Amino acid sequence: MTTDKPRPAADKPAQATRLELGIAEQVALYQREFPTVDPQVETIVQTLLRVSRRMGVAYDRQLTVLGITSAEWEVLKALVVSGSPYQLGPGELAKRLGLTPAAMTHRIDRMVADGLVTRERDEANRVRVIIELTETGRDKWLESMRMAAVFEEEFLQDIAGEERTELSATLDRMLRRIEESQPDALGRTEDLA
Amino acid sequence: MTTDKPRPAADKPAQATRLELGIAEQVALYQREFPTVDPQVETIVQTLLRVSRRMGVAYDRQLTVLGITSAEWEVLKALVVSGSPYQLGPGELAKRLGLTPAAMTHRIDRMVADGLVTRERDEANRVRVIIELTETGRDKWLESMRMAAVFEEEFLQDIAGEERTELSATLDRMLRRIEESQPDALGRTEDLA
DNA sequence: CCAGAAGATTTCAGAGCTAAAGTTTGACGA
DNA sequence: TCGTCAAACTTTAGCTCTGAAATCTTCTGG
Repeated sequence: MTTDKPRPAADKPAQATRLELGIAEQVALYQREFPTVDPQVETIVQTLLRVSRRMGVAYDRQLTVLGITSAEWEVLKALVVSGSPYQLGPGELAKRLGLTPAAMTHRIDRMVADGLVTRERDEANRVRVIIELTETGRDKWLESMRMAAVFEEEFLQDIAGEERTELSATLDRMLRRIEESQPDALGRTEDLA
Repeated sequence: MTTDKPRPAADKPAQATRLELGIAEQVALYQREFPTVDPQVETIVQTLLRVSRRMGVAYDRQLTVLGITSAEWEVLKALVVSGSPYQLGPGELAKRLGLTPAAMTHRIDRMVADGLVTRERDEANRVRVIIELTETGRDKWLESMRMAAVFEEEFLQDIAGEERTELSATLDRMLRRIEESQPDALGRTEDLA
């Protein structure tokens, strides 16, 4: 059901691990070189960024286990979220993921080769193409969610019930403010979840 | 003091803006397709990830204004943080940024061309090379910090004094937990701050 | 029936990166 | 004084991912 040539799917390029300081040290260095910085703000921002980076790394690992890349996962997610019958056209997918149609075509090529989706002409309107999730593709997405649920809970294990509500509310307020000040800033880093 | 050929520094490839749902809708769709998901956890994670993505986009914009890329910014930061006299070797830089030496060489090539750093042989030990921050490079980093301070404060404007302390503490606890469960996961997304 | 629009793909080029080979320089023992 | 080896950086080759623009196919409306 998968590929003939087992394209190495998602093997990481074995790169050097980055040297990383603790948040406090980092902020202290910033203060030394840029004295007017607000240490508290800087600490919050740094911590938040670092948490999200670590989560990203964790997701990537899980995906590596599943043998897909985060680019492929994004497509699976878009199809699943579109709901049954899990079909979308390349153009629509490109729009949702923020890619050009050309990039989408290539991504789909790979995914078809991996058996994650199928590509067919729409017989009703032969200009259109239908990308449909395969059983394999859907299973991989579901499995990725199961794995994610496990470590997301793990990450939050020190944050108690009440505190979770507060954290959620605070982050939400922050996001609203950001969206307000940067209206069109819909970046395209892989959001991975 | 800058480049001869004004290499377009950091011009964005004008790509389609990604379609994005609100957090609540997103989580609702996840629940529909994966009923065992914990909505609160998912909401927290999604929000946090989205906040960090938007911040990344905001940083990138600032850098575009300054005419540098985030890759170049990372190098500037490493040099500034290393302290006066703002010198490091390519190998050391590569280690700190988590790149291979080859990638570092190329990055430095670009930055020398842009007048952000200088590259010289170490006359004391001619095997070594010294990368040194220029005035321009240091100024760009300082300016980026000034701009960042402005919008970081803006993002946090709805979070009051007391709440900031709590947020900081909560995030810190979360980060510690993550670092504990993923000891070696020092990913290398641009951390940008 | 033809012109033009819409949708997808192909072609071409560019940015970054890695791995591996190559170059220069310094260190050290015979 | 060599000769060899190691260290540090650079060069080369190749890969993946992407965007822009050209191309191809098919539908639609006059």
